[in-house]
Amino acid sequence: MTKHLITSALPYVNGLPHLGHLVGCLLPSDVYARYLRQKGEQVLLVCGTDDHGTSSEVGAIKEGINVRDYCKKYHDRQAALYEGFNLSFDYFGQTSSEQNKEIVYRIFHDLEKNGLIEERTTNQVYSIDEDRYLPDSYVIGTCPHCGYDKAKGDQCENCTKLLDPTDLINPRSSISGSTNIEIRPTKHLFLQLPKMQKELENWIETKRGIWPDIAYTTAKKWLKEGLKERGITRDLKWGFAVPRNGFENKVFYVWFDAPIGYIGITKQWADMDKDNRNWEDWWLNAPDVRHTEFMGKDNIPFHSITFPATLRGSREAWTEVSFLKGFNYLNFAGGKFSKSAQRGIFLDAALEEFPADYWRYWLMANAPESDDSSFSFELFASVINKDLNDVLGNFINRVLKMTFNNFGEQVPPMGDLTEDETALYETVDELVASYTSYLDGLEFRKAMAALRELFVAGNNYIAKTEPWKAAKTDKARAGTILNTALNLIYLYANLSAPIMPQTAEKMLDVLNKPANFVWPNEKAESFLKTLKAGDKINPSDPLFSKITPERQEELRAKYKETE
RNA sequence: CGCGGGGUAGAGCAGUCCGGUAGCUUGCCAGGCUCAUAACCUGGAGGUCGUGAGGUUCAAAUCCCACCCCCGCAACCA
Repeated sequence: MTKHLITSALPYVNGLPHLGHLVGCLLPSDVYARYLRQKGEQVLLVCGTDDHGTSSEVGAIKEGINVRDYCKKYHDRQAALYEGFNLSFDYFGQTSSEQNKEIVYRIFHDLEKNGLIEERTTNQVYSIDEDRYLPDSYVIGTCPHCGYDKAKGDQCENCTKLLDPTDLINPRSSISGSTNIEIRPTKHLFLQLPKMQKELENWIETKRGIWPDIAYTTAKKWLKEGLKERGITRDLKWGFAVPRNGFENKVFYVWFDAPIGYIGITKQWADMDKDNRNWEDWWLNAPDVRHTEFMGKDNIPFHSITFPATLRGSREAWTEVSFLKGFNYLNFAGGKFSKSAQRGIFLDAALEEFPADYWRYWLMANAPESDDSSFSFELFASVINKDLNDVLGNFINRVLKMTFNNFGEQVPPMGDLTEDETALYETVDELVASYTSYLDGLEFRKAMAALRELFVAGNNYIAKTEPWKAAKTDKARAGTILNTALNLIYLYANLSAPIMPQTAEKMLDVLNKPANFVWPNEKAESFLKTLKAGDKINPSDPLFSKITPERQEELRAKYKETE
């Protein structure tokens, strides 16, 4: 049986994750994992923080704590947020773990052995007072083109021209402000991607028409331009030391050890229960594993070119990505989310405003699959109010109220079926089939449209059969209708579970069922008879509440939504 | 001429690969229903599919060409 390995791009440890991160990789990976688990598939979902790099090192200095503690602190903070969103990671690890180090070294040595690592000398800005090399973007100065005085050494934010740190007028360190800097030659290791160009081209070609356009075209673009050798070491202290003579003060570049982190994190997970778990079952000589990766478009080149090249270059049978689900960006009110500009909604704030499931539903229904999309409170409110509140929430409420008023707190008996039920079964079968196949194909927007149609089908059925009238004239008929409608709620709970796990549990709770979700593999005709006459049902408050225009105004002001 | 993605009713999107009288959701208008959270159900109006009285074709949103506009990327922000 196929085993499903699912990974979400690893968020940078000291970043403040926002809705864009959630929709671009974290949430869809969870939805997909929940869906497959519910179908009875074997699933391993891993994620974690990407710990290494200059910004962690600098962040720790600013807070006056050591880098390892700093990373742990922010790792734990992020883990708590993701738990708040009910992301069901089997393990949320760290790329700075001992386990990852072991695997990074193993792969590095294989690459060395296979002649894919070469030394090069490059020139790098060195800050004498700080006793450290500075990445290009940490050198700031006046732009020679536009005169902007805070231009970064790689690109001027003001005029967007690409720069070299030596172009800058009055260059200085953005960390300390020191102008006591110079250019020093430094030796680094480079991964020889050009040697693997042909092999990667052949491999990527097999993904044509299978991966989403954004993933395939991005990979093709890099190949078309011709792969260049790529530095995999840096002049930093925080990171895995480079095991080679003459590289004592250098570490591996984060982009080398971060994707390998998927493997390292799997080993962290396995080490928690060594008797029953084995990381190699998922990663090495494991042809039965299907690996699905989720990420934003900025990550695609690294997951479609660099990382596969790293694994292939080792000449060991590592598990490669089978399906790369790339997402475009979710913007905020026409602009980009920006921590520094305090614009946009970050995950801690999001959870304070609304339950996780509101966000989960909206984000999946509006996932930026084909183009960048943008978030506004108006759009958010219209979807929540309509789909969740009016269509689904109200359906549940009206069915429950009618049942309680006419039959008490139990499922009424099912009598003879009419063509109304037959028609409903047919519609449900069709929609469940398309919902399932969209989820299989990771086409989330389309899946969500099918789910919504299922909710509408329930209201349609009620409108057509008018149980409130039957209750007065033909009580048995009313019982049959409400029995069917209650079973529809049971169906909705199961189908919604990957998207809205908490709400789905509440729905099962109302039906007095344990939180044990199933996928409807059988036809509607039999699945919609799961709840039997006499089964207890529980009163419940409405599951959702509306977001009023006043509330929308407040939120717009609070989060500085401009458009 | 750097590269890629996008431009389809007020808004958000599908359709474009494999040409065949333009579709979905929301919003708006009208009607139905009155079990329910002023909700639900039905119908209607609204688009020269970025531009070119461009090319191919019996037929173009879809294929070809030119141009305009928006967004992203450009290998050390990971």
